[in-house]
Amino acid sequence: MDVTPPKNDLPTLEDVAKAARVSTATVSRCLNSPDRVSESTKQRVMEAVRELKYSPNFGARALAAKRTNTYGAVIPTMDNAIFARGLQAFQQVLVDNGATMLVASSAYDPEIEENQIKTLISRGADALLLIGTDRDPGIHEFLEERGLPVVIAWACTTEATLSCVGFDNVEATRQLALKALDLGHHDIAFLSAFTRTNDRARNRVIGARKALQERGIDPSSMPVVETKYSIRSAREAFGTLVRRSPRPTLVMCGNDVLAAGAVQAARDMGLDVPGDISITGFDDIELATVISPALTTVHVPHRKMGRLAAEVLLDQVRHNASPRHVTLDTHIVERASLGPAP
Amino acid sequence: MDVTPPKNDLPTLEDVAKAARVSTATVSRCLNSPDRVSESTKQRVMEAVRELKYSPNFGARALAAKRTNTYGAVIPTMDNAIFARGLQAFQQVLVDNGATMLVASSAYDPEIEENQIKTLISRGADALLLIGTDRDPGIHEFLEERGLPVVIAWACTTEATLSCVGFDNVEATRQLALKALDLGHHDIAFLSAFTRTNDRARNRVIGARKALQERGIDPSSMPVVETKYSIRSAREAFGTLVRRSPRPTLVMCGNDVLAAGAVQAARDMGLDVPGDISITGFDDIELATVISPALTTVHVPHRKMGRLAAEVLLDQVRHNASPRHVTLDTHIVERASLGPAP
DNA sequence: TAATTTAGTGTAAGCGCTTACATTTTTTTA
DNA sequence: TAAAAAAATGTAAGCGCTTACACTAAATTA
Repeated sequence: MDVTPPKNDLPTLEDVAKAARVSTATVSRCLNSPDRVSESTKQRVMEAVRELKYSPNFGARALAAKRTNTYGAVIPTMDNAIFARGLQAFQQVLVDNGATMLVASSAYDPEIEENQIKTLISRGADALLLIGTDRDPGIHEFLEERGLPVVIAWACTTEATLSCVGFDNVEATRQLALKALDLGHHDIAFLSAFTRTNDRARNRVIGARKALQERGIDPSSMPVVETKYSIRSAREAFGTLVRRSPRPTLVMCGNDVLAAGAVQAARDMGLDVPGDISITGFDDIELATVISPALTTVHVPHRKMGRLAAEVLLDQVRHNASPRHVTLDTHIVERASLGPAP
Repeated sequence: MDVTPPKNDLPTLEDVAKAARVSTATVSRCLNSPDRVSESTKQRVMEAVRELKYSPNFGARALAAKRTNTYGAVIPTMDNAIFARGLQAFQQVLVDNGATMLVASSAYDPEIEENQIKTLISRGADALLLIGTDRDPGIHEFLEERGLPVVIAWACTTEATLSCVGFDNVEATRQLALKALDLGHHDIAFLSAFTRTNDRARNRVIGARKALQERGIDPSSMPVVETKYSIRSAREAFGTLVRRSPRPTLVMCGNDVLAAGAVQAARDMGLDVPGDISITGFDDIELATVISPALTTVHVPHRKMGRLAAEVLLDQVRHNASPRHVTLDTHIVERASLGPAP
């Protein structure tokens, strides 16, 4: 086993140099700073490059030049519309600027995340995109020591050495809860994603509690159920929440996928949404408009976040800019799933 | 501009060697074939590795060892649940086998795709995952010359030098159309993704035409509208399709996202689905179950495809296995959006 | 005990590129 | 036309790693 594949050797800089009858330095210059080479030799070299289908060896280049033009991103999973969407935008900006993106996913596991971060670094990433703030502080120190620009996305941080492009998860949920309280909901339950290693999820629960507190309701009285990121799991979890007494008049969900599951479960139980029970989401992904009733949710500018994250990083790497802390606005999108308390 | 960031130098193999008072070769062996080193030195070395937070330089390693344990994937876009899902599975298998995935997206543009392929190769990808068969044949030749294992996913190919893990887009759509014809639909319209550089989309239209032909209907009479992959665009496109006379009794959609847009548009126009008009999808993503009426669609095992693609590639790289052609089964999922013709 | 193996390490030659510096050629200026 | 400046090119020293080969020390065998 572990037989090396019969990979033909790729042509090297030297091959091109020979073919074009110049030195390797000249070929290298043709590729990296074409304006420092005369028009005639440039043509000859480019011809040879085409002829041989030459493509520079990345490892060698990185080794010699000590920069890679590569930006790493470690996300929990691609199988989640919000990250997929954000990353696509992130990559777009990078490609437009002649850079390359490297992605790795951590499956929400801090240990895997740490490994992936190291992998990306050893691959020469010039900068890193990380999701949220929940990780061993040692990692941030480590990254700072290395002088590696890092942007935290989907959350905000006050750490001065880190950039962030995010939004206030606590505040956004608080506002939504406040709106619900104004509609007369007192028995609110929360259907959350797992919070243990997920600051976004945790902060959303906190935001809801905060709103309750402000209105004189004991925040610890709010039932919270945590479940997996899937419609199916949300359906089950919704059941346990609804069976409580008094039955909640509103189930706030940590994201739209959970909310979609909740809506389906409610329908299956013969409950009218929002007549009998209200449901809210978070994120405003496509799902939110497709399900009926359409979800009242918090709109998060995922694409914009990805785009900005790339720009911030490019700025730090290319222009030595300082870390930036960008807090994007979110807003409540009122659709049909939140109504007055029955 | 273009100032180099103040990146501190990472520790090198040599630093570790010095700290552990051994040669660089020994350190290298500790990392790559630990059983060839005595227990005591191994401990000393590992201690030094930890101490210095050493992580090997990937470029240098690739350069010296001529393999990277890296698998590249070029997909149209991550912002499409089917690819996101498949890729996540693909990566999972790779990580479980100690390999790394590199992703790049092409935005459905053949030229960008070609560039991305080259980028991945120059980064030392040991193998490549590509979507579909639509590309300059020269690229396949080029990859073959290099002896680079390649797997085509989401479609099948008969090219002997390429592996594929896909399904029969023509046949799947044909079956679905046949079922609709049996339900009495004669005026069928097709809402498709852009077909110009997308064999999957094209083959789905072909499958529908084939079914019509078999039942004695002129396949060229079927109206086809192509549109962007988004609910919004599908809504508009649906309008132009429905305004035709005779009004189609069924609009087959090239994928579930388009179908979701179609269903919404129909509802907005006061048309009952499937009472007044039937709609079908393709892919069976979550959306299909969430929208009402739930979509009758073709189930495609996206995750399984990603998983298998990784396994096929690993086999070729690690065990020198021959290319494999895997055709996965799809099946029609009957839900509510397809009914008898009115 | 001497002669072989075997296990554990070290030495040093690249891998394919970039780039500081040296050299040659061309252009400009006096 | 000669000298100086500018432009184009070449030379060669690494970048951080792996690995063939050489070597030493310990374990085995006769």
